[in-house]
Amino acid sequence: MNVRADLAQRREELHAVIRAAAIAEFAEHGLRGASTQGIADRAGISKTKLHYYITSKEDLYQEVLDHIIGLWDDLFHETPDSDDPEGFLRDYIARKLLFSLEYPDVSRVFTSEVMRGAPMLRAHWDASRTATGRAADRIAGWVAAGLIRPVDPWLLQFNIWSLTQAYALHATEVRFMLGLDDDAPLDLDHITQEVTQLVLRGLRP
Amino acid sequence: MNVRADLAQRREELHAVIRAAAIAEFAEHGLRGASTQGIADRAGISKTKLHYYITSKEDLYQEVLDHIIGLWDDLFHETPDSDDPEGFLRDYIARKLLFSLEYPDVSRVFTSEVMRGAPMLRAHWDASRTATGRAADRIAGWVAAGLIRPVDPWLLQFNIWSLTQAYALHATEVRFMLGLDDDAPLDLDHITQEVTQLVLRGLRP
Amino acid sequence: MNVRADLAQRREELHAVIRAAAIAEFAEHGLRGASTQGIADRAGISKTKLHYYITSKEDLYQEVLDHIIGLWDDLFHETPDSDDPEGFLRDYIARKLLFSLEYPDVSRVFTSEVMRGAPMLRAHWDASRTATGRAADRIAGWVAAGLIRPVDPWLLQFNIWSLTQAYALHATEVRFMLGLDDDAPLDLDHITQEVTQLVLRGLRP
Amino acid sequence: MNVRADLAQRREELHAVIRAAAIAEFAEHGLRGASTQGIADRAGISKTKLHYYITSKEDLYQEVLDHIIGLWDDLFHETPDSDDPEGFLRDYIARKLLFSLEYPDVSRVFTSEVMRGAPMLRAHWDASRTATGRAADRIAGWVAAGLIRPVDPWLLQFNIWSLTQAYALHATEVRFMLGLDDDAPLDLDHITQEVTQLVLRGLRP
DNA sequence: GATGAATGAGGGTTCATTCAT
DNA sequence: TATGAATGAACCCTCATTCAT
Repeated sequence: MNVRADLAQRREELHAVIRAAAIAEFAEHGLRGASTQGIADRAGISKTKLHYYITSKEDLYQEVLDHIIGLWDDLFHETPDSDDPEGFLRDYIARKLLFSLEYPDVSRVFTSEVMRGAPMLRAHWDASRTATGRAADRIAGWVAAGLIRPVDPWLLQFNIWSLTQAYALHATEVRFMLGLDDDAPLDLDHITQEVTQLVLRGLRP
Repeated sequence: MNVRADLAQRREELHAVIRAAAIAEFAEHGLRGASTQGIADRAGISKTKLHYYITSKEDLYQEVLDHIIGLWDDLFHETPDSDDPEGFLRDYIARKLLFSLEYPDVSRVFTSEVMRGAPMLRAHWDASRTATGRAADRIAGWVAAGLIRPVDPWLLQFNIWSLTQAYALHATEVRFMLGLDDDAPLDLDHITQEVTQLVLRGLRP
Repeated sequence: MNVRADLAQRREELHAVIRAAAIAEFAEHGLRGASTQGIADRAGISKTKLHYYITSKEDLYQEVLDHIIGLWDDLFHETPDSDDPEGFLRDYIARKLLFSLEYPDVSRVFTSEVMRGAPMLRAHWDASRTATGRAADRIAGWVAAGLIRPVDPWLLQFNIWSLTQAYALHATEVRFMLGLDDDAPLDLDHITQEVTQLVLRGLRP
Repeated sequence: MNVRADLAQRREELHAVIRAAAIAEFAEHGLRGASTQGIADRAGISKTKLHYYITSKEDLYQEVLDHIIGLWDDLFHETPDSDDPEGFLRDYIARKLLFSLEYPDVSRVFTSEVMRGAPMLRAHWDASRTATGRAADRIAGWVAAGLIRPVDPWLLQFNIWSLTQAYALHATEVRFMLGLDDDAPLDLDHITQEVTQLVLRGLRP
């Protein structure tokens, strides 16, 4: 009875493994530099088997991109509309950093795509712009209410993105500078504290 | 007499053209994704001719990396030792942003290399760490002198790097969100103002 | 009791479907260009299922070839020995053309095999040559009896074959030249009339 | 001075060799069944070298098709407008057969393309139809003048095409039936004689 | 009997690089 | 110095076929 279910689940699991492998490979080498052999190796399967489960490298890449967008949407869809900037920003920054340090390759794939002009991201960006616009309105509301000093609501968001993603993109550099091993974990709490303080104090009226 | 000089100069010029082409190609596709054909096309020469002037793709990439490090060294080597945090930071941020918006591909190549684990950057990083450590000491001095609030001097530097480079890495995204054309210039002064304010106010004692 | 019979019949039916699909695929692309996926699609079954019923692509091809030979044998085995050239030829040409227009793919597969040197047809050709020789004798008899003008009995047969099969092989071209749709039927009667006249008059003593 | 000319000539020669190899391979296996390895082998060069000279297998195929059309155009462009059916047809049939026996693979490639629906021939066929229409008019003129018996001018042309090309398409079969070796030459004069007689007598008023 | 999964060989093509002139 | 020709390795992907259930 659940033979079918088992099969479906297995397929799903393998697909997840492949996706993870693809994210790692794309994060390191970008779309063009990534090889299906490399993805297969990371997934622990043969190249032929990989191609049995995917349509093409580009399709897999697009799927990864969609998956990333989905992850980020999930992560911030439930954000409560708040008139408490401090609480909201603390939460937002903490989440972003947590995710960045947990899944740095996700940010890397995204940035890699943006750096080449984001040809496969445009479809998603219309929705992103709308969401970012709504957030900008909220920030403008805070400014109007005197809760934070006057800032450009769009640039503030870009700045927070950059502060939180940088520890994913440049993790290797950060580790090196701090004298850590290449696989040592970064101190999430400390980073969160420092970034949060910079932003919150930087916005004081 | 100056035939030799002319030749040398011409060679130098072509080399600069090739380097610029390489930076653009590497910025878009990374080391592995970049093609010598793509570099040749951007340089306006044949692939054969390109290979006459370079040793290999990897060598050219290493040279580009060295060049980038040199550029950044030049940019900040003359920074005066200062006990005026605000003045220093204003200048530092402005320079970083100016360079980022002027030569975004440089930051992209650098980040791309870091994202793949920076295997060809380690040689330079010992010196970078030393310089960053000296800067950290200066920042610590500011803290000790009560000129700025207590911060982690290393993370502060990472944060400033991220804020200033983000507009290079994610220029495409920023333009899209702001409704600008893909080749429209970003508003350097406005960005500088916003980033500077965030940092300076964020550091107030 | 007739469960077995049903199964056998079902198997036979499916086999006929597969054969028809194979003929269509081989007619379009030849042995090497044909894909088992294409055959499976035409048969409306999965590739795996197809391979469950056949031994290999080559074997299926050989079987198709045997089937074709069998069809033609059936078609002309009962031809009565006749001393009436006109009657005989009218009947022969009409049958050939009828079959060609009805099952053009059969002629195409055959010609395709001949064009590649007929490696899998040689086994049959000994018998064919014998039959063709007997027919040549009959034709020679007509010549000797003054019923038709002197002709090479072998070439006459080749010529008739070519005239009748051409409307199968080149149906697409004929349709295009006549301004017909790609799937419009050709005018069998008219073609039969024209070909028959050309041959009969061409043989008048 | 003629270094360039030599290079160009060499290139031209190699291209001719490649085209001949391609015609042979396509004649035997069709577009889909042909392999670039097979073409390279026939041309006596490596597969890599082949791909240095061609754009793609499909492009090479299209070029071969264009070449074939060009050959046939050349062959019959200078045909004089004549009110002497016999002279004209003798010449036409003789030329067609000469070409067919000399370059049978050309006819095979053409027929192979037609058999798969002629997707890459349609562009040429508009011109072909026009030419065939003009020839049909001429034939109709002969009929009107009482020089030949009433026939369908289009079908007459198809029939002549089939009679002349058949010895190219089915050369293997013909040789086998006649007891000739696979590489023995066919008796051009005899075939020409037989075909010509069949047609001329078949058209007598 | 039937089906999804798997695979080794080979498909066409591109690549960075070297050769030859 | 400069260029067309050449090449071996690698690329992404498809193929006919077999396995496992």
